[in-house]
Amino acid sequence: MVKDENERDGRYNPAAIEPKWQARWDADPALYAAEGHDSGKPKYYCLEMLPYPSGQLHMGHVRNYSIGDALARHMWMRGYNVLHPMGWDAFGLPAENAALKNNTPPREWTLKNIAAMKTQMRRMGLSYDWANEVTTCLPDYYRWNQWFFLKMFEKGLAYRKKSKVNWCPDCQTVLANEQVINGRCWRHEETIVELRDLTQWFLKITKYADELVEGLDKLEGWPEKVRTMQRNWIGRSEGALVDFAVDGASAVTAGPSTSPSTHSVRSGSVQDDTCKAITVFTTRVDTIFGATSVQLAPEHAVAKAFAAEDAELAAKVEALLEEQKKARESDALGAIEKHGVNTGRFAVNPFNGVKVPIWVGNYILADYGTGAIMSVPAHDERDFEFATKYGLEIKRVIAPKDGGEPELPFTAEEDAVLINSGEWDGLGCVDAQQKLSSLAKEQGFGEPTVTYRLKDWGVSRQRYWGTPIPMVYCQNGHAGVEAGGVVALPESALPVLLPEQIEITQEGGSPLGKVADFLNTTCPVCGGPAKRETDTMDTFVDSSWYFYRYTDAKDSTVPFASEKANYWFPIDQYIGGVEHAILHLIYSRFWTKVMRDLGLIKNDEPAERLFTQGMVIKDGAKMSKSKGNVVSPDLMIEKYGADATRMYALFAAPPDRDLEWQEEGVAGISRFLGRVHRLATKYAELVREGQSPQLASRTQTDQKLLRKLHQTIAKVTQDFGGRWHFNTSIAAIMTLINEIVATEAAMDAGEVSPAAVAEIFRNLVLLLAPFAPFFAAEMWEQMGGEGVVFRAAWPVADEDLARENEIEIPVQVNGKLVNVVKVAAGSNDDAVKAAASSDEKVKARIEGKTVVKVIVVPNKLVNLVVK
RNA sequence: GCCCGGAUGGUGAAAUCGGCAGACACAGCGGACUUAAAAUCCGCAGACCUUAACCGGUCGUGGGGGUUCAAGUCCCCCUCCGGGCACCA
Repeated sequence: MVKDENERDGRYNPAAIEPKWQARWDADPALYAAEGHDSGKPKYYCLEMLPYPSGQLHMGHVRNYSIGDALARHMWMRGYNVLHPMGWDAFGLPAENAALKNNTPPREWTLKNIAAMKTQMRRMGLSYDWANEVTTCLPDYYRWNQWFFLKMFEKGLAYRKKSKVNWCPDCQTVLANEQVINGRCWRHEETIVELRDLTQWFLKITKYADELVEGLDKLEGWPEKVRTMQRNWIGRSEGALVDFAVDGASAVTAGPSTSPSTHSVRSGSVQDDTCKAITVFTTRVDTIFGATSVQLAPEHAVAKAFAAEDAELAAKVEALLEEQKKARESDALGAIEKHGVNTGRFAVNPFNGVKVPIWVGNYILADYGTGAIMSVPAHDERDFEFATKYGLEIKRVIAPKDGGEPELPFTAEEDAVLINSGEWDGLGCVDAQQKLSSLAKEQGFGEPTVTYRLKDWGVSRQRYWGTPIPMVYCQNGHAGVEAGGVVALPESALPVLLPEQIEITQEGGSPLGKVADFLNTTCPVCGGPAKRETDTMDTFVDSSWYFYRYTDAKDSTVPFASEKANYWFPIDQYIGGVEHAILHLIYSRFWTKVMRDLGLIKNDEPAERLFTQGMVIKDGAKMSKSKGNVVSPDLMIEKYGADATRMYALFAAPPDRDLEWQEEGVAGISRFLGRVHRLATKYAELVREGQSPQLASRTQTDQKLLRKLHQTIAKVTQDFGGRWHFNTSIAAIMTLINEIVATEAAMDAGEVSPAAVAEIFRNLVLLLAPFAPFFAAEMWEQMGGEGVVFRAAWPVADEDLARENEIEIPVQVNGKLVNVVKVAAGSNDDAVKAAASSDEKVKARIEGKTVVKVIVVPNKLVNLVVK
């Protein structure tokens, strides 16, 4: 066998080391296998977000997995029973696009990509427990999506309704609100999302809106940023509903209503007759005496009813609606020029009986609150602007507690009181909000309420490559189900398999509708002809609960055994990109609560701690094909090895910050590993020798090196425990190596005992193990370490050995550094003071001046204040 | 407009609790080794002033103010960059 040049001269050669260990690890599936709940060890669930199998890992993945892998390995070494799984978020549109392009079936394309990426992950040396691998596009997984769907349908959490939905013309499918970013598709930055009226399946995430908001306060292990984003997204606002009676209501006949949200959401109220009253939602009911108009959304049922009787008004309302629609589609809703039209009708303020005009405004949204507001120009900026434009009355009803007439609009509610509000004058605004809404409830014309920005999750997708929705439409109907009505399949009919032979097209409508064998079925209740639902589920359904499946991935009788999930959950540490702050991370919290209420699990939240890593950028921009700044992980690994690539990803920046990829930096890490390799190899024999009984006495050099070692252990251990600033951990290890290099001559001269050499190198390798696993395994073996390095106990810093016996104290005069003096560690203040003031440089500096004060910060600094 | 981050040498960054600003690297420069180069090893390295050189000095963490014996760090105001939300009643 011909050895390559590097190997021959004993140099660090990752190309030889890494495949050797990879082969050994691949042959030993037990190496990273999670143990059972009876392991006797504390559990630790370490999870990285599962990738979409595009076929190629990118640097973002490398960074994500390097962080997670270091943590998992560290926790193993700390004696935990670690679950560290991986899987594939394998449904989704790219597979269909690839099918169109290359004429490859989506399943084949996806599985091929998974195989390729798995190879890359193994090449990286990632410590995954492949026995629990999850692939979401396979029936043994997606059947449980269907199972959950049926459970939710049973509980009324899955329902069908016609509504305005987001439609991406490029994807040819509906999108959830969360998948629309700045009015554009999350997959197509250039594509403006259209609004369409479609009947779709929804999951009732709004039922958990309150709990989803409240839970955020308890998620202390989550980044504040993510919590804030979710809070904003859910958009909880407390306020009141108030009914304004429509003046002369009997004259108007109610028109057909199309949008359920324009009804009053209160029970026992006005649903019976649309046009008797208008229910407004307000967060400032305290200002209601200042209401000078009621404003309706163009789609509001009352607006429609008025329009039905008045062709001129109808045209104007239609124009307003058009403007709103346009603005919404071009994402200019926030900048829409406010227009309104007076309907000529009046509504009665129930608090004071005052009649106010009813307007229709293009800025009023039908799908927020009740689609109707009371306009209080004096105390709301938007209302003020509108009233000024159209010459509506402006009535001041709030004033500062301390008096005065501030410029309008005056919107404060703290330290402000009611005026011109009848018997309520003088009451604080915040109190008034409570009292007025309670009164409204007593009197039956309103109530306190809470409104959310969050909408139910639309999960229907008109695409092929996703989980079939397990519903059929009974063609003839039967008792309780009209012809064409929805019938849920029984559990025994699961899984509803995706047909394999299929022609994928981009022409609207689900491709499944064209597969007769799939489409035509029988009704599970009456046995008559039935058509299957041809939409598939949003892929975010798949990722909402995949991490539970990891605890019991092979079970074919349940989604997972509760006992197993209850042992492993909550996830101790979840690691991924911040781009999922709203989408995946809110859906999976919702799913967890549903599963809890189904009695499957006990935890309220999926993950105890969440870490969002920064992006990997190159030349100042996010890596992307179009910018041509993509760095291939494969190429880096080929050139420098997996260890150096991974270590660089951790060294170049703290993990939560963006990381600028510089190849020279990877080369630097490689050089560093080369130095360690040279030393460890050189002293391997001494290490093996030194592992026998320790010498009683230590040389001075021993002490110096051991001090540095234990300081390093303390530093690295601390970083794992708290901040995860692995860049500083690795820097500390480099400093230790520099110290060893500087002591090399002394070591060669026999001034360092074998016991000390053994302790230093043994621990050095342990410290490197989470960051450079191939390298650590190789060195461990070379030095005669026992067993697997990743199961060796994590080193413990010895405080006594780490302590300095002499420390350098900077001496300042009036806060300016003058010199540094050496004192024995633990010297008392007086001794330090004496040392400082007897220093020549310090003396020169204070010559002829009076020392007013001496500040001694123990072990830190001395500052002489002079005049 | 509102809410989160962030700004430190040529570059990535460090300074974790108010106590030596720039650890550790990258790039650069000088040297050793070499016929030469690569690799490796040793050394220099914030800016400016002063000096033949040493020595010495001043300034310096986006800008301005403040608190303090002492501020990258705390407080107030402002600028710029990144992200999120946005007529949400």
